[in-house]
Amino acid sequence: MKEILPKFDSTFSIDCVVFGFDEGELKILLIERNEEPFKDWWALPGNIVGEVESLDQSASRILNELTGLSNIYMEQYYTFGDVNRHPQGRVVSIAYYALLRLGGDKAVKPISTYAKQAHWINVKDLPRLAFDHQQIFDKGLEKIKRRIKHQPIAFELLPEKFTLTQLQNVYEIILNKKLDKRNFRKKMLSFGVLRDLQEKQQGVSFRAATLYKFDKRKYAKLFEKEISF
Amino acid sequence: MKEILPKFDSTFSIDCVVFGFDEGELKILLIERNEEPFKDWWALPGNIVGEVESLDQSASRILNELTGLSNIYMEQYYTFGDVNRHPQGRVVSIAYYALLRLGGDKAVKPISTYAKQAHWINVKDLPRLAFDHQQIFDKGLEKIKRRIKHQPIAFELLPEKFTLTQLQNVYEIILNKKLDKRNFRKKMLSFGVLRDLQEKQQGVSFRAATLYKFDKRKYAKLFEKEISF
DNA sequence: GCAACATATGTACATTTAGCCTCTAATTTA
DNA sequence: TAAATTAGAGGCTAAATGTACATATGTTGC
Repeated sequence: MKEILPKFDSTFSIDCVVFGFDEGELKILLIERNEEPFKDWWALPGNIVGEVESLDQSASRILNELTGLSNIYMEQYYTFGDVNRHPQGRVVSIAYYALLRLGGDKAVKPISTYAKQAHWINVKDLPRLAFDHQQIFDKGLEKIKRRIKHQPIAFELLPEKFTLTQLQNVYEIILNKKLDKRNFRKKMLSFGVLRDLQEKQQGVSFRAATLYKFDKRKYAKLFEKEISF
Repeated sequence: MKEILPKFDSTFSIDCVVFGFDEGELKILLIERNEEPFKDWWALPGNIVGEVESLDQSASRILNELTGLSNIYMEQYYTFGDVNRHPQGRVVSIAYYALLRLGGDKAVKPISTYAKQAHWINVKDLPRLAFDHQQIFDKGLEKIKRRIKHQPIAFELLPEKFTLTQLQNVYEIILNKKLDKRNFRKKMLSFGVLRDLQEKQQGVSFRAATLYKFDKRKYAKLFEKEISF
């Protein structure tokens, strides 16, 4: 009867698909690797999990090191564990997606040395990716497409104050289909979780739109009903 | 610039929440542990990932060793990686749920020595579980509750030939709410993926019900439309 | 002042969902 | 053997939601 865990040489890492929404485009954050294997290749941000970190803590640290940001909305969505997915040994990767509101200065200056540079790339213009990162991306995109229909994750991609047109753009880009403005607005307002701020956009040409906020508290009360967005 | 992965002592395992549907009850398969830690405790089936196995292969092997069955429907749903979740060291557990059709001989005779015995337990009557297995179970149940609304996983819990009453029972048990027989039947038949076998149940009291089969091929054609069950 | 642009909204109809009871067919019981 | 019991099977209606569509309003720019 064994009381010591049988082990083989292995480790586990985090890989993140970081989505940002910027000027009507859905983008992800890619890094240019500064280390072997796949040196100079584009890859998803990621790193080995810390010895005394939980998975969530590692994921947060990894993104913080890369973007300087904290309190990023992220969810674990799949674990990739094929035997030969990493050239240097058995590495199991727990994949997260993160959703970021882009605005202001979008330049990302990586703090870590493992990334030479980082860029926001339109999801429709992805280069060839290192490792199995294309698969990791594909599954992450599929997951947010599915989840956006049933949970209010779109708001994580928008500033705290947003317009209904911006919200609709997020849905259209992610669902990859045109939505009717009248029906979209009617439906979103019917949920009763958008607060009309009685403010207008500033500094835009032509008619300024009304600004709204997503009322998380109101939504939480309705949570068990799992309404469909 | 390191070219060798930094590692610490760790391993990864698989834990399975195996759901079975039996006589109007949703049950899970629990094992009584035969090894420390938590010897003699009830726990979810699980084991260490094999050195040359993918995660899916490990999960299938683990269930096959326990039940003798193969081709079990299973899905990975979450990875648990808290630092101290295992008393003997850092163990990351990739959790799967499996859905089994129970019938005939339901006795489970574990082949592996790490399980003293295995039993099907009603999900409403669970004993105290080893490790963080209560959390693993809770999240698995939540996941199948959510998924059953949008994907035809209920059929994995039924025999190949089933009645609409049996199907309704599955939905009622998992969603934990009473459904109207007339509306349920109308809706399920309206999807056009249930094939009326023109056969009746045998060996039942009173009026025998019509038997149906789930037409996976027809469903696959509709897949991208993601209809709601 | 008018054209252009963007926001904002209302109406009609179709589809789905919710709520409900009675008929039919079979077995069991008196 | 007929009546009672049980389970399957189905139709109708109102409410809610979804779909399709065009015009009014408010602002800037020329």
